[in-house]
Amino acid sequence: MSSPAPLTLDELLARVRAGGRRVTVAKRTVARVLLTTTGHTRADDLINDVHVMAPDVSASTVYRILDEFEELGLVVHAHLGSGAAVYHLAGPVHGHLVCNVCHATTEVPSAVFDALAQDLRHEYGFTLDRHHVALSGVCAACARRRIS
Amino acid sequence: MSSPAPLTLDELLARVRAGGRRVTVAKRTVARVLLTTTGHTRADDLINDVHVMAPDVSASTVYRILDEFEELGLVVHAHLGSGAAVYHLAGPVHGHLVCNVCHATTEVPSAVFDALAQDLRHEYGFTLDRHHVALSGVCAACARRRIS
DNA sequence: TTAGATGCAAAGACTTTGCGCACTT
DNA sequence: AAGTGCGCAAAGTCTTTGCATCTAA
Repeated sequence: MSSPAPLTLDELLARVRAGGRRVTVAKRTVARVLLTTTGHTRADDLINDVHVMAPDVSASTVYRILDEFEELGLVVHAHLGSGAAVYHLAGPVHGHLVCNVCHATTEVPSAVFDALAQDLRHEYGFTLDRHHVALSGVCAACARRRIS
Repeated sequence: MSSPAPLTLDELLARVRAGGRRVTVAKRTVARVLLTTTGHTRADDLINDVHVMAPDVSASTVYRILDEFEELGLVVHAHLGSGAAVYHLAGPVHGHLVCNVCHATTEVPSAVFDALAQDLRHEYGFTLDRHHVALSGVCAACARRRIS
């Protein structure tokens, strides 16, 4: 249940080496971007950010690196409804509320799903992956806007 | 809380007319396929099934018709993790449990999410869309398989 | 030195769109 | 008759892959 401590760049790269992979300019750059990015970011945006720091890194490389980081448990991705997947550093586990109307996404602590997770385990033998909870609906702001 | 009664082909097409749209061979075929299909089906599979009955109906038309049916409230679609969206007739509201390992999807009654929905409303002002609940994790069968 | 990593370009999966003709109403 | 809906083909979005080259260790 303990949240992983926030990683530094060096720790992150150390984990890459520990996984038997090499540390390269591209990986360093992707790592830096992930560390400076708040929230959930589409690969597209990550690629743009990477290009600012290292214009020669190609999109396919970023995808490959994100896959690798995910295998190493450094990064998590989620599919928030239609459209591109979003990525973020593995950190405190949380779920996502995605607004149907404005597409804003809100993070919610994993504890909100405790009761549901127990239910699903008991009733269906289903082990909820709390990293990937993404629920759609209407956010508070849009609900207000809709009434008026 | 009442579940819509299961629609017949004629009722379905009547609703299309009621919505001010025309009834065509393509729509009739898509409707028939949806009615004979159990569970959640990717557009791809629907298109194949439609082709069996009406080889001349094009894929883009099926997509257009699914959109139209969805606007009319006849069909619901959901994004179950990565990959293509799945479609099904609007019926009893339910959520989906998607296995990370074998990709099987299990339907669960909407009531399972009642408590969660209340929490989300109260804590975050978020109105859960129960039609689109898709949770990933590990299903009972795969969990067993993993242990051994 | 040498296997893993990258860039580039092409392909792939899924879905949408433009256009002129056909079919429903 | 009027105009919605359709087939076809092309484009669009997001992501993966093949291959020759380069580079970290």
